[in-house]
Amino acid sequence: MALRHAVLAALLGEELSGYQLAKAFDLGVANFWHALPQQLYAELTRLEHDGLVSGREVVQDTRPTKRLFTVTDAGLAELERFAATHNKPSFIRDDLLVKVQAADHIAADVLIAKLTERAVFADAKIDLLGGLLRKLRGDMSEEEFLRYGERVGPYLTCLRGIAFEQGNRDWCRRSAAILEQRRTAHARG
Amino acid sequence: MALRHAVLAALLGEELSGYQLAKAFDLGVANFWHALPQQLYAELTRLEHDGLVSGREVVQDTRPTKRLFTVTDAGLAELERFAATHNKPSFIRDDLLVKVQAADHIAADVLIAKLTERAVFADAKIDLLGGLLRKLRGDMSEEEFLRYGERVGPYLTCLRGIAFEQGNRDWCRRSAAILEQRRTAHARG
DNA sequence: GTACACATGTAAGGAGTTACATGATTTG
DNA sequence: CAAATCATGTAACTCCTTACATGTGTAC
Repeated sequence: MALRHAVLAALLGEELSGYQLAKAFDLGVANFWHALPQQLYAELTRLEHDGLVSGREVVQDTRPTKRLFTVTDAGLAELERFAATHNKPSFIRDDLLVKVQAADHIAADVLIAKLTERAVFADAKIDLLGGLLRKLRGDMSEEEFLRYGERVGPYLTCLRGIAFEQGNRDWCRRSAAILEQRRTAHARG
Repeated sequence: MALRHAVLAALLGEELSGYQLAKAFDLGVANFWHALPQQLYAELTRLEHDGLVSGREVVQDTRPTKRLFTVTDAGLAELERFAATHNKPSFIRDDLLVKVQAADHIAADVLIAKLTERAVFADAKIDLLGGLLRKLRGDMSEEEFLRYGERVGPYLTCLRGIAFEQGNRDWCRRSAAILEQRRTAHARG
């Protein structure tokens, strides 16, 4: 039951619908957790049932009726309790790494293409998250924001997301270059 | 069914038992995938049934009988096919990040402790993986190994694992320092 | 003689993914 | 007029985790 805490954390300080939450979990919030819309709708229902969030219906004229959720005091207490529990180490689980692990036994060109593709994707995400950072800190400098700003939590997780993607990108580019070099050497030798 | 490909990739170029594989997936191989022993035993049975690996019994006198597995030609073909499939983007899923996301609403000392703990863990893992790298490249330099060495696949995934843990460690230390600074300022002001 | 390493699983339950379902409105 | 956005779900299935089960040999 870790998704519940991710949802609670994402919902802190703002009032969001399942749909908005789903967008956040797809793009931005995916820095600290990833989940599909179906999971979120189900989890929100459960959280409301358990009294950890409370939802209110908002009828709109041009759009379908939506439900906006906020974290309750009980929800905040649950997060506080969760924060003190033991962390599971975070493992990477990545298709692309599996493919690279097999690099000595499969076609290099396919791998190089996948690595390049991922590097491009990483760059796009870095840009996206960079925009999110700027939005979070407003007209403050990063140093100033980290000292005095409100909502440093989302800022810090966003920084981790960016660093992660930079790591991805750099590793992808380097690995692609190495495989390319070896392929060329092999073709010659 | 991504675990199957992870198992196939881990098994390439060596003959391992379920037990040995489980150790690898727990510590070293966890750079590119993570799985528990029970999953691996079950997956190996399925892979053997599907003809992607073949196992042979080895009776030992002082130890229980074990089964050693190798990847078959069909298994290699399956990996080759897999390599060409679309990558899912790799998302972080991390308890600790969820906790930091909530940083503005929960007790700082608990978070700082968790971040410090994780940084120490990351350092230990960096050491471990560093040893693995040295073992893989033998007496070659890194540059030499990456050009001419055999089994660059595992080396590259190990490099990613190290960079990931370095990213974790640096972010944990920095985040802890920031939260500490804010806590102190808050106590004073 | 207690704990750890070797060695392999079963069973139950919780979490995540894929596919399907509906329907109005706005943007290109 | 096709595609994307808003808005919320159900159902089936696969995958992962937690708990349990068993037994010998070796190291401290």
